[in-house]
Amino acid sequence: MTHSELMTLERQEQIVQLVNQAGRITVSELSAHFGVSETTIRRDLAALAARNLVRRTHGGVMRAVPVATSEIPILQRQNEHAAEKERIGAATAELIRDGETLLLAGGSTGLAVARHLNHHQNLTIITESLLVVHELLRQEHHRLILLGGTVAPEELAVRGTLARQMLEQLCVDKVIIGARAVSVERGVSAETPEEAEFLRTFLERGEHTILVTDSSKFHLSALARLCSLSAINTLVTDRGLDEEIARQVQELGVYLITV
Amino acid sequence: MTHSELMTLERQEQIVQLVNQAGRITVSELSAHFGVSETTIRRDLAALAARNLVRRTHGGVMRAVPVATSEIPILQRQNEHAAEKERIGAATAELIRDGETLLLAGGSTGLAVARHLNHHQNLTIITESLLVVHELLRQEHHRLILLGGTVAPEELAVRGTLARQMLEQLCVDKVIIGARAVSVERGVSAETPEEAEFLRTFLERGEHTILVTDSSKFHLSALARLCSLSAINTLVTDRGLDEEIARQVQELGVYLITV
DNA sequence: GCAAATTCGCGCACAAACGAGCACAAAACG
DNA sequence: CGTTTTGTGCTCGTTTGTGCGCGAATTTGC
Repeated sequence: MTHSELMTLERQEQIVQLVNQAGRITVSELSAHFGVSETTIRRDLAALAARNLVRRTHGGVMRAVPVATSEIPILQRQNEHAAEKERIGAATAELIRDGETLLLAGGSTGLAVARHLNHHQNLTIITESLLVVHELLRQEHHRLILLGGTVAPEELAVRGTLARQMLEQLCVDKVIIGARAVSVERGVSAETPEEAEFLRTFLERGEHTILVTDSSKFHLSALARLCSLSAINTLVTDRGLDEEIARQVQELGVYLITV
Repeated sequence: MTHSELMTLERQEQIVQLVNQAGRITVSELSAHFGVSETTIRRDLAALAARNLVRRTHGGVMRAVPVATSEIPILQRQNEHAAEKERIGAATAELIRDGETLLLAGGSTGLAVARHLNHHQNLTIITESLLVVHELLRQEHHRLILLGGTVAPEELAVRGTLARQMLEQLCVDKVIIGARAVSVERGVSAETPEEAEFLRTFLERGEHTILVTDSSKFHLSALARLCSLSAINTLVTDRGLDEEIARQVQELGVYLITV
């Protein structure tokens, strides 16, 4: 009605501020604070949560980044689309033949691939991920090479110049990587430029590159471009992939497997 | 204390914090703490356990430790002379100053050293042991560099040419190694020639070398000679060391610490 | 090794919160 | 001026979180 009335965007910005300040806030508190209905607040929160600016809970929202909780992101991501990732991992393992040498990047989907390698024999697996190592150590019958370098606690993986230098001395049959986002136009993306650079080094080390990613990644956008989709030989994803996108992917010369 | 009705997710995050802080906690304690029914707490714990954030037990939960199977030799060795190793670890940690760079070999005694580094600040720790990495990742406040190379399952550590190459690019303030056997005449020994060769590379990378070993190792003999005792600057061991041997060690110019 | 006491998991009930669809009003546009 | 778009609020059927009770399972104590 009058002067005190805010525009929608303005209100949403203030909500983010309030949440970051207090840590958490309820829908009813926000409704009272801004003098709008709870329905409107819910719409705001849905929009903000979609942009990862806040975390939605029943009754309200919380700060997007948990304060001191030592939750390891990759362990969280493991539980998202878990069933799809498991199927993708199994299908990818079928592409591998006994005795091959693999470069296996340790995203949550790459970890699912590792879990399905226990029926293979005599593989040599190179990875940067401590979780992949942990998984494959349990299986016991493969040769395992871990890249060295600075340990990134939130990914449980090594990063940095040392790892890249080491990588450059190695050559493999197949390279398996994951991605944070995939798009026909914008190619394959990682979360940070550093991660993209690192994975690019992966791609150079092998003949055949396999991208493993669940179909939800096709609706996301990520900051750091890694490579174009046509640089990928084989893409393994789940059946949730849009048919139109699937057609475009195949036109780029990518061998597409959906499970 | 200050919980004017929390939201579910918030309560679960706090539970994780409480568990990680205390090590374990009971359902009834949590119920009283948050002022909700035990049923609700059990539901929270089930959700957290499903995400591997805590480990469920009867009556409560424990900190989630993503370790480690029991038939691995080094984990068994950890239990032999455990008390001595713990004292040796603590005493060795006191030799380290904040901000230093360490090369820490991952024997069972080296692991005990790692456990006592959590009151130091801003260390850079280079290691070949996955167990040391695991321990120090929990402590969170150090920079951690893991050597790369072939993973030896029975030691949970990396070995091989790649690791040695990588090592040659690094320099540190202090080198900490363990041993399988120590003798005044025959020097410091490792289990295999490869291990000895590997540890010798360690010794070359730093100014000051510290040998950590419990006194029982002075009565053993091992195959592969690593170096002479006089190549060691400081030896940390337990009071079980024979006085005659102690005198001889000191005559060799080694600074001896017994705890 | 058995009995008692916890503890657990499941189903049900209830209230709060939610999302989807519809209606209305104000602004934007041609 | 009419039409479209956008933001808002309402209603209603559905989902989610919570607590309680009961039978089953697991510890604990002797």
